Amino acid sequence: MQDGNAPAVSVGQKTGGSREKGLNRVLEILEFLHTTQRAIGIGDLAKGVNAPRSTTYTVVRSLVEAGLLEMAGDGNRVYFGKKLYLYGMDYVRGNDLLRRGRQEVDHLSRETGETSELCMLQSGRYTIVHSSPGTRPFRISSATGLQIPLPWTASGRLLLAGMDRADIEAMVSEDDLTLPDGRRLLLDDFVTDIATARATGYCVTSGLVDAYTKCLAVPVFSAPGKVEATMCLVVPIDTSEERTGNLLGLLRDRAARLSIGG
Amino acid sequence: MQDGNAPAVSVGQKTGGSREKGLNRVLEILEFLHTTQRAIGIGDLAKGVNAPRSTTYTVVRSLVEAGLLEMAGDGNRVYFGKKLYLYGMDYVRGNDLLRRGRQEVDHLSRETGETSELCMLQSGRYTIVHSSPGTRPFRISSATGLQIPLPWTASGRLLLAGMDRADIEAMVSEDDLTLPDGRRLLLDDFVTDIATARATGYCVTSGLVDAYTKCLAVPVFSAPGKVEATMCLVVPIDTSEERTGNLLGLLRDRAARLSIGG
DNA sequence: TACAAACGTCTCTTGTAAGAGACAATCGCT
DNA sequence: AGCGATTGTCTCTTACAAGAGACGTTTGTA
Repeated sequence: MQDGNAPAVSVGQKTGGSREKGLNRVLEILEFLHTTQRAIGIGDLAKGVNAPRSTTYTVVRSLVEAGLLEMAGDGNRVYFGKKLYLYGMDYVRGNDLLRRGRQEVDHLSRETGETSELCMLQSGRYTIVHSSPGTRPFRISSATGLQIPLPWTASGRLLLAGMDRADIEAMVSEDDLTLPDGRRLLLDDFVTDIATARATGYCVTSGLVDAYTKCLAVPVFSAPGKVEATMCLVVPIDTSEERTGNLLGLLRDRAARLSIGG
Repeated sequence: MQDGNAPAVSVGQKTGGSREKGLNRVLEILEFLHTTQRAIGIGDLAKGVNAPRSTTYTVVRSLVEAGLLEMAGDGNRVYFGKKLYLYGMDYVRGNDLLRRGRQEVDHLSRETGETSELCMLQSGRYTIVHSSPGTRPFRISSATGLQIPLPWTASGRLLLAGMDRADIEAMVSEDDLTLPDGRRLLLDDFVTDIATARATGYCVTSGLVDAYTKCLAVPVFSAPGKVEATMCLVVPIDTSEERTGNLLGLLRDRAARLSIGG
């Protein structure tokens, strides 16, 4: 990611690869495992996070001892451990909205047969927090936990509702405005979309992330005016106006049920 | 000054005074939040993990930025964050046994009306990985993720099946042999219990953790002979012989379905 | 059976992060 | 308003962890 270490201090040009804090190594490792989605050898892990092997071994050992990571079956690969699962469950327990949102999403996809998702802002990025597959043959939804540029999604437009232009600009990088197929979005258009979405209380995007789907999203409020999450349906791009309208209606009902006020 | 008593601290077996590694601070913080089960102010957190305030602020900031922790509603308390939830889901996804075990447990408690649990070893300690409440009025089961001394439980006897005396001794501290009500267990008896449990393929304990319940447990194998988890039912201590037998039968069926071989 | 590559452990050095503590700003009492 | 306790931020020092790298061992493949 961007981030950097402060170029800061004068004197002596620092070549790139200086020492990294152990804590950051941990964060990088977790994030890396999250993207690979599978157990990985420690050597490869070291390469993957660009850390020295010796350091990686030490850090991994600590994490395994603590139960945040586990050695996978064969013996020399690591992946997430039980502790992370337990902490994750704690999070769910402490978070009504997530708990109920998961249920609504599951229910919704069973009811409509379409892929349904619960989305939230996660350190400034759009994140699919829970998704339920739907019954259509090929639809592959992006993996849970995947982070996607805000401007690519309908939910993104809702999640930023209520922010002013400066805030929005701060949350969107240049790259985010380039769609997967290479098209460019204009920041101005994005800002307008957000305002519209806010006013109408929903957002529909067609063929943004890929050419075959349409995304219907509605906001979930944690307090009047504060958008905490969105629920969305991913449907074929050629879904009829009528069905789209019906689905949107359903979605709004569900979201209203989740919202605390607003 | 405060102090004067329980150093409290925790998990990292650490002598008092000196500097602590940032990584360990993180582990302590997570563990502490897991035991409190609620958002907590940073100052209190610092006290709780026995860390300097300045350090705690820095560490917490990192973790919040990374999304492992979140500032809770009011603004100056922290608790687990979405990232931990996502990592936890990754763990579940990569772990067939857990995923299916959760379902079986849910099903079992619905079917029998009794509290049902899935248990595993977690860094050498007995851990309730998932539990489903049952329909009885008062039964309060211990919280998920709670770590309990192995000798206090039926599952503990099964989880250690196949270990020799030395291994067992290493996993059990002196304190573990003292029951909540003050009674002492003998290590020898415990070892015998384990052998018996292994031979019969189940274990029943009565009034061990508390005076009102009986615990029926059976092993789940990840490979022939290797006990990876246990499923158990927590029932009133006065449950009839007959019903107990029936429940045990059910339990064994379920567990067999989960096991990979054995 | 030999050779190269990856694994896991150790040692030693030095850059740096953990911690002590000072500070201003709030909060919460009475 | 007055006082003590708490909060969040900052600075500076030095104890110590991150990293380079060497070593012996275990792959696997030619």
